[in-house]
Amino acid sequence: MSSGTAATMHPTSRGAAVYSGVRDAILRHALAPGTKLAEDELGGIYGVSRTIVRSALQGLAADRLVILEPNRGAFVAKPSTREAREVFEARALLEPKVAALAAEVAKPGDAARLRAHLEEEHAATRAGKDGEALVLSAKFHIGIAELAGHSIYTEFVRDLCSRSSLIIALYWKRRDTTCESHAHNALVEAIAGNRPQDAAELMTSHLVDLLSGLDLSQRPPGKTSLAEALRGA
Amino acid sequence: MSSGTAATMHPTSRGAAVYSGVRDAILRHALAPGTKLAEDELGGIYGVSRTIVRSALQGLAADRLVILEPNRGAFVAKPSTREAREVFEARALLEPKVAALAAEVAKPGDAARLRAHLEEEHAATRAGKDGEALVLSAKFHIGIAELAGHSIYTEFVRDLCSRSSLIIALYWKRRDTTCESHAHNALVEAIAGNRPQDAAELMTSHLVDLLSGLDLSQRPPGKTSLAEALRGA
DNA sequence: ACATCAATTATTGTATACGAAATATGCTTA
DNA sequence: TAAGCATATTTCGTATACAATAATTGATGT
Repeated sequence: MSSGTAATMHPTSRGAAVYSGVRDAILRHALAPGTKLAEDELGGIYGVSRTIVRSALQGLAADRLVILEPNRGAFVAKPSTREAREVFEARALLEPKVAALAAEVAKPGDAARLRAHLEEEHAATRAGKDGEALVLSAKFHIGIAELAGHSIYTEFVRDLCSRSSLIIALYWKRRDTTCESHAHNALVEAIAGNRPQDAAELMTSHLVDLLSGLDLSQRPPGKTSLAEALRGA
Repeated sequence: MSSGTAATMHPTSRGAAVYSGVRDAILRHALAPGTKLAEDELGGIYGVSRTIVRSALQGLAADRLVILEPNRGAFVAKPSTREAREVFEARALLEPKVAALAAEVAKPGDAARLRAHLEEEHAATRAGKDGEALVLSAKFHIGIAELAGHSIYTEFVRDLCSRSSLIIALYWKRRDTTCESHAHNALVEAIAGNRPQDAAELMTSHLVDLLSGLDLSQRPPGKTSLAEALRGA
């Protein structure tokens, strides 16, 4: 169920497995930004050849989740503070529009699906599984775009949400993810009630809230290698 | 100078060559939508192995310029009329914003660069080289995004312009590309004059003009194979 | 003891070879 | 003659092997 942008991948069942496996691991913050993704290692884990791994890594690079350094290998991407700002600026432009579109076309069945999704999200949050809740939160935003029925916007939102996951991994400062759930609740209501204007405004303020939870002071994401890793994981 | 989104590719000099080679050919309409891109054939042309070709094709698939059909091969993408509409809707949302940003930050040197680019474009148009002019037109839009200094918007605009090239190849009905040049002229003036509002409005109307030049009546891009190819190009 | 340099090791870049799937071709049969 | 089927060929999917580049380690000299 965690199929990414399958169209970007070379179509192979096993390749898709490693692609979405690594992708989900990054999105749930099981793989930290900067982590090296060695081809042989991944091949051993998934029981496939390096050929497949390279294909998957290239797909992940297209999603900007990993960067490919020539003759050095693949690493989980580390978005800069500048890129972080740009991502949220783009989201602020796109997602209110998308939410309004979704509110225009939403039918009762759609609303039910969104509510069900939201319940999953709440459950994960209550269970304390933070990474899982984050993944579901992203899926919520993507689900709204799918509901809007606009494939291009959906691609863009998916892309931006993936990057946002990395950004949150790097720059999140707050501890409370509760406000998030409330904002999502209100959004669902506006969409289910076919109130585009409200949906757009709620999405805007939700994104502002998210951005305000980040610490984007000019700490460059420089070499985090050992010093930080050793004094507590 | 025709470097695409290099970050999505596996980093290899020869791989980049076939990537941008095929990319440029598609963008200048030398390769029609639906054309089969056989791996061995491309490998022979560029003197590289199928491994490299596959990597390049995957990169092009990530750009949505080609589609990869399992066990069938790679083909130049054929955007549907629905996708065409969505692409231009997304451009209508993004590019006016981008143009305004560019107008805010434009310095004299930037304006000069844009004007020089425009002159190239005019020259290509006058020389009757249609494909070349189209490529330059896309580069103009991308150049504005780069001027705006927003890497995410730039990526999106690049993506949308690439797809637009395919869309124009499939659905263009008009013959006059002159209005295009005039619109670009006016845009440069607004950007050079640091008038964001005007730049945004000019971009909007330019995109409306472009869209109106398309014939998006429900002709599905179905099998164009032989019947159409034989009674004229 | 520190810095510089050389050899080793490990990992990526590329090509080739083999197996599998799909398409095309030619034959058989009604 | 036309439709259906079996065979042959082409092309893709994957693994493996070799070559090239970069990182690491140990040695050497100041």
